[in-house]
Amino acid sequence: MAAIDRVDDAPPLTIQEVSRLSGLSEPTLRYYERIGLIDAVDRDGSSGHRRYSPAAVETIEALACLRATGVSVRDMRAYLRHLDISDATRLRELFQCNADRAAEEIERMRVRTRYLQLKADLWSARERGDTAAERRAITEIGPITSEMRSW
Amino acid sequence: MAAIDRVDDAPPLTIQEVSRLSGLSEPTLRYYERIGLIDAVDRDGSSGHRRYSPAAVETIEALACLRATGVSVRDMRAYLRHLDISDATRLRELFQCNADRAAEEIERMRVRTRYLQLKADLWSARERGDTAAERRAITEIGPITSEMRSW
DNA sequence: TGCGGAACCTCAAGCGCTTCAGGTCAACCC
DNA sequence: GGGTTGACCTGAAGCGCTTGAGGTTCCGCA
Repeated sequence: MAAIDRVDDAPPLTIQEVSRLSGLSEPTLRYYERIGLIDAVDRDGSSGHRRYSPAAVETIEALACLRATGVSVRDMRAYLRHLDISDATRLRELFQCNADRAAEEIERMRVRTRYLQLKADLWSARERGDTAAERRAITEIGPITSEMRSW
Repeated sequence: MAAIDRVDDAPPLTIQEVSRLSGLSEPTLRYYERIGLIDAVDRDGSSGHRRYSPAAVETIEALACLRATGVSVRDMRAYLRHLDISDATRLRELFQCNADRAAEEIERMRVRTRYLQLKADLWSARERGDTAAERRAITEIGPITSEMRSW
């Protein structure tokens, strides 16, 4: 297949290139290698610098997507393990469970953002000496803090 | 004032009570004290256990709101400092800047959640052997991963 | 061919917590 | 009065990175 040939023929990439491609920082890439989340990366013979094979890059990009969505390192390990044995049920559960978690987090973030905006408004009102706006902000903040408290 | 009297008369609270009230874990409360974010808490004479004064609780609840919104410890320190000198401009800037950051984060979270949901759908389709649904999920994931990559 | 700057390396420490181990203290039960 | 339970204590280690120090290697250009 043409697509596979292209991957096989592609040259190995430097850590900087993989970092830009995946969105993971260079220290993070070294860290993932150190903790064994990804296999030891090939090195350039003379310099000892890392050279990432196309296959390694592919794995890293998948992990980067997971990390960006707040998946834990433990779950990333589980992902790689179940990928190997192609365990569809486990993988579905893993993604569904993380999708649900992320959805809840968005709800919480929305309330938090509203809180911060009202606090900004409050101090803006105080700055301008606008006591009416100040009072309005204060009455709106109350129910939000109690909502945040119940998490 | 009645409200102030009520606060002054209120009994000191245990670490468990403050934890439940603020949403901060007990280790976090001890940690904040250790790093000097909050002042050393009063202790019970005989047991040496922490007893939080109403004033301390009030500060902690404010910090808990900030933390829940993703404000850094550094900014929490700035908040307390500027509160002391009542620096409205600095406080407005601090909250506005964090509100903007939080709003951006929500946008990113939305894309991430979509990604995870599609991955769950993908493996669900594979589980059922539904190759049509599988292909649909794959084509939808492509643009999302490239969107995530640009962060 | 030598030079300056960018890219890379490792190792160690820091951050903001959480978790764990090992022990004290107060209150209730039989 | 001994035993259990639960809340609390301290100190140390772990997690998932980031930051920084100090040193090597690569690369384009004069």
